[in-house]
Amino acid sequence: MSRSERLLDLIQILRRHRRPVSGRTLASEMGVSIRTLYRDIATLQGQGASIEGEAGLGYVLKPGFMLPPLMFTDEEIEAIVLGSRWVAKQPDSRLSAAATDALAKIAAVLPDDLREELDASTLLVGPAAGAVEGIDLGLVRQAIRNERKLGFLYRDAGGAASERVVWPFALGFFDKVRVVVAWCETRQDFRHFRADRISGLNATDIRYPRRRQALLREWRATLDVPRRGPGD
Amino acid sequence: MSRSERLLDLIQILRRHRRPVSGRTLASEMGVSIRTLYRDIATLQGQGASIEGEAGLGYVLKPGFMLPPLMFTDEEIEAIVLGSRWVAKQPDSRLSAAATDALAKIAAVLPDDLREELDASTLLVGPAAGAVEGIDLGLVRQAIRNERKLGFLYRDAGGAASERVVWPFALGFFDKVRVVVAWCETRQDFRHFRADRISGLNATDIRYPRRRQALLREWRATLDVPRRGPGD
DNA sequence: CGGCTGCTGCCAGAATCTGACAGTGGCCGC
DNA sequence: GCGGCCACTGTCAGATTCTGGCAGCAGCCG
Repeated sequence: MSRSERLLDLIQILRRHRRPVSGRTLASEMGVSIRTLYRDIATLQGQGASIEGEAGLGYVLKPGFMLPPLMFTDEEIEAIVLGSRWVAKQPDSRLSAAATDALAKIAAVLPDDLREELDASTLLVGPAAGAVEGIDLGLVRQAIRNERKLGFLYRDAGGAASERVVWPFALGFFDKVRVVVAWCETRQDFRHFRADRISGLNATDIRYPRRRQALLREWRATLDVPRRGPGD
Repeated sequence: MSRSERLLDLIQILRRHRRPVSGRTLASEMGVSIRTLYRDIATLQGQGASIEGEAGLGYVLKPGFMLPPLMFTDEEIEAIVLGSRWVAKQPDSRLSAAATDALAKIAAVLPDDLREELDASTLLVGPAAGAVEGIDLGLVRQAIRNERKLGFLYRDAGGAASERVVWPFALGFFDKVRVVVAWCETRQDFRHFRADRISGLNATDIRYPRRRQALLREWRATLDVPRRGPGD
């Protein structure tokens, strides 16, 4: 196994362990000596991976994705840049900041001439369409990622308000509105909630008893239209 | 210089030469032997770079971007995936295919558990908003990239039609419409053209006499609102 | 204090990379 | 066909890099 492959493996092993792992454990799992492991960690850190080591504890990888070297065509990079710019315009401030950061990260590693081409890229997106949400969509995304229950007050189309406790598992981005897709404990069914009609958001620490992927699958099955793939 | 750095350098050198370059030239430019160069090329090809060699001619790199290993946070990758999904829904079929391909490329190099996470990613985009354009936006993007003149018939808001020859330099994606931003030869000024009002598109081979970046800068300067950065 | 751990310098042996040479086959102009 | 140019492969000794073991320092905790 080449060194570069081993480095990617190391990232994966670190990903699997959420708690701190000692260098010795990692080394034996990869079949190398501790000394080499320290060198590998240093190399990864030099490449931008956020691995933290603390004496007496072990190593932790901050949550994230490590992409190996990758080749994109002109059109593919245009698509990614355009998409990220669109996301950057969305009302979800955390996500839009992340989109900006991601583009900056890509630009940072590019040679000058390519960076210019990226900056001068000629696909533009219009200003964000809709009104600003009253709630923090970042909290919703966090609840989805961590499979936590969400409580809030919902005002439906007729104006009637109701208290809800839901298991959120997806977030839809439409032209004007953001929609939280969830299993509603109150109604015992899948429900969609327009973000602009949600108030008094309460992000709990209570894990809901299902896997988010499973909920997503079931929800899709309830839709009339046949669905081709993820994200449709 | 480490081997991996040298490989990135090789990509850059290949990028600079648009015409085929012989292996010997490349080798001397990098200060290595021809044998090593062949080995490097083989390694790059193994990593997915589309380098083509032909006996009697030399090597050419198909236009594209090579990204070095890169680390993204969870939110950054969510932003990129969401953005690409949005692009994939746009009416521009070439670009939307490119977005799909880019996601597939990323998914292909990810370990299984991460690929699942990506597939089950819970940020969804609604169906494409507007009507289908009658023209091939791919041709417009190509004309922009290559700085070529574009001819077409334009029907303005009042219904009046006119023949135009323009220097296109940007393409705007708005809620419902795509807008071509260009210097209009006919009117001798910057003009915006809604894609759905363009017909009889004629992509010429005639290069226009200005740089697209410069046009973009001048156009931005003519706008009232102060602009913060690229893509705004 | 002792035990555990991260982290660095050093050095000999293992593994890999490199350069040179030889050879094959394709393409092109003469 | 012939010769020149070039991409590409196999082989092998020497240069280079990587690796593992050892020693040592520093921080944290019971």
